Amino acid sequence: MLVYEKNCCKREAEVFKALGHPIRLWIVRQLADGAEHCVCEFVDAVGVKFATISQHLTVLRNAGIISNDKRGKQMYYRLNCPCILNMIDCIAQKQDE
Amino acid sequence: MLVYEKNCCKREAEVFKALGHPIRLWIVRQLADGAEHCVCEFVDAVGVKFATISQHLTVLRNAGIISNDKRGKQMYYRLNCPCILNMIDCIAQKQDE
DNA sequence: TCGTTATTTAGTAATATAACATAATATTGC
DNA sequence: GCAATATTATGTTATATTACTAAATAACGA
Repeated sequence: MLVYEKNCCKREAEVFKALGHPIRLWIVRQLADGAEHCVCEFVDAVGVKFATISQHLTVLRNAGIISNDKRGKQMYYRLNCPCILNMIDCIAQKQDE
Repeated sequence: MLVYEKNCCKREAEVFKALGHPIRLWIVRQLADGAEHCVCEFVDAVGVKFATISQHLTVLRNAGIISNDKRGKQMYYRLNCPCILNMIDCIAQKQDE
């Protein structure tokens, strides 16, 4: 018999939700293998407003997926745990089938 | 230099998005190891309306995560690829740290 | 066939998200 | 300190999501 506990998967769902947007998923991929990138690089590549990218980065940060680090005038972002890329690749592989 | 291709991560993001809701994530977990469950079991456990669960199941089905199979009056659901559970466990583990 | 049970579909209202413009903040170089 | 640059915060509007009610469909048993 199945039992659903209130708030049972809330925090985990938050992580998946954060990855559930094309731009955010792409950003995470760019941070593969410990690569760091600043906000302006994402803005240039994606072609949306600065504020929009910043908003997406905040979602990823709140979900605990990325961290940031200010150096000079620029804010650099990096993946917290590169293992998340295995997961994304696993999904991507299934899509190609 | 980063390059964002239009529609690049759209389909994959759809999968993450589908997992990005506590009830849906819980449902997927109940289907671990090839277990099958019918809609009414989910309804009883979660305590929301039938239509709401049905709607969530449709989201998971559209994302390609689960499949269904009608036997008698009941509709049974199962995981398409149990590998998705490794992924969920990976995220869950990080949350516990 | 008729009613009952299991489920999906359609329509609706409240809430959340996405993308934007603009204002505010922080760091650097002058 | 002041201007320029990089970024975040705030407020707004359009769109999407969630959970609901009620109606429709499908399978079964009397």
